[in-house]
Amino acid sequence: MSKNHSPRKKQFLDESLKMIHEKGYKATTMRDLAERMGFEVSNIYNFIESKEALLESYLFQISEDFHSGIDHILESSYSPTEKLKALVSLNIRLTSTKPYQVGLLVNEWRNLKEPKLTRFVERRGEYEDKVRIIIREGIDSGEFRPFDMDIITHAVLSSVRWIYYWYTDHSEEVNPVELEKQLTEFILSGVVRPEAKNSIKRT
Amino acid sequence: MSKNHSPRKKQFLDESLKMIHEKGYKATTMRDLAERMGFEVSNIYNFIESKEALLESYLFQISEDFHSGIDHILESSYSPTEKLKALVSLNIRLTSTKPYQVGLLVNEWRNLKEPKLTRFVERRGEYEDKVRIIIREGIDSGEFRPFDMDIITHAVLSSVRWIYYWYTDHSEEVNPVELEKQLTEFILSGVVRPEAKNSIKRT
DNA sequence: ATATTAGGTGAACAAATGTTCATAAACCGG
DNA sequence: CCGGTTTATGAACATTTGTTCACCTAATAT
Repeated sequence: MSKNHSPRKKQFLDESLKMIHEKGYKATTMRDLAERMGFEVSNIYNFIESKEALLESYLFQISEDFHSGIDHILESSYSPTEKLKALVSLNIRLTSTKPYQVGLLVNEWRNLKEPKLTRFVERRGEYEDKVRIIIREGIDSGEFRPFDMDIITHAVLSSVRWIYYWYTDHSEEVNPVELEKQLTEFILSGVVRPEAKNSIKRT
Repeated sequence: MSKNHSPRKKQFLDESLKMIHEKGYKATTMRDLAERMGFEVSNIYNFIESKEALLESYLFQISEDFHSGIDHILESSYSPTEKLKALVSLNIRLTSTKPYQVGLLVNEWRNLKEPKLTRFVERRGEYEDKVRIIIREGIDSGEFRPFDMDIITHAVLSSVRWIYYWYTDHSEEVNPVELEKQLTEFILSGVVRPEAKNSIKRT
């Protein structure tokens, strides 16, 4: 067994991650990866067990990051609104740290094979349930509007799902503080100005 | 050349669409499709030119549907807020009519090959620009909050991108009217109650 | 009745793909 | 200098994949 991170292995893992993000898992062949690294295909198997195992490690790593992040939020004494803010913050922090892993999390999880696929989907379900808990709290306490639980959970999750794109394909520099502020404002208060809302109601 | 839609061809196109949505384009082989239809692989080529052309037709069809939809909205005399509402409505209408196509639009466009890939990405860019116009109008008129254009455009687009999931994987019955109401409320006004917002400010 | 078209078969193909194996430099701590 | 670990090669492999071709059958329109 090779120790976890020889410099060359780390380099390979980083490049592969990027390439899989760019081309997609299925479209990225072992020969593509080898060519990118400048060596022969067979050498890959000195670093990893299989293509499948490669994807698995990326996905479950980042998945657990999100879990431990949201667990801390749930255990906090924050109000629902503050928890939701913390959730946006978590998403931006993790995405800025590991943008390509987050990209895989969004796009490539379906390439997992059984039984890992089932395990992943279950784990993702657990994460969604944790988000649901925050929203449930907010609605019950009257802090949030009385939305349909499933719809609003999906809407909130979806609102932060595109962030990885900002950090990967969008080459310009990103200001995470501003991003967090804007996204939080959108999720908490929507796009319409309160004054404008009133004037519409009056009309 | 076969005429556009013999009954068997239509049946094949429908089943293929579903299967590609379920397994992903790359993971769906011609033999998979044939087996699902209960005939041999070679027969597929009596209906379509190639696997590639199959994906292209699905994607550009639905893409143009979205374009003609948003064009009507832009040409209308609606206020920015009403245009945004109409955009949500458009998304729900198209997604409820063609849920699997919308699924492909979200997940499988990257499997297009050049030069179609470039054309698709350009076209998608044009669509995003049209959304941007609505938001720009709203901000300029003071109806919307003064958000960063790129961030808010992505956030809005992202908020409606998950709907297909509701119609494909989520087997329970969907009430499109309620979905539209809730999603519109979320995008326009966010999750937090205005009263709650005030009480937080006061505290 | 005949010619055309829609629907279908089975074999074959070249190319691409993930993986294995035996082998060999190169590097490095002792 | 030695022995182990790291990094690399190249050939070979069994499968899988998209596609083609010659050929067949049944319906349908003229």
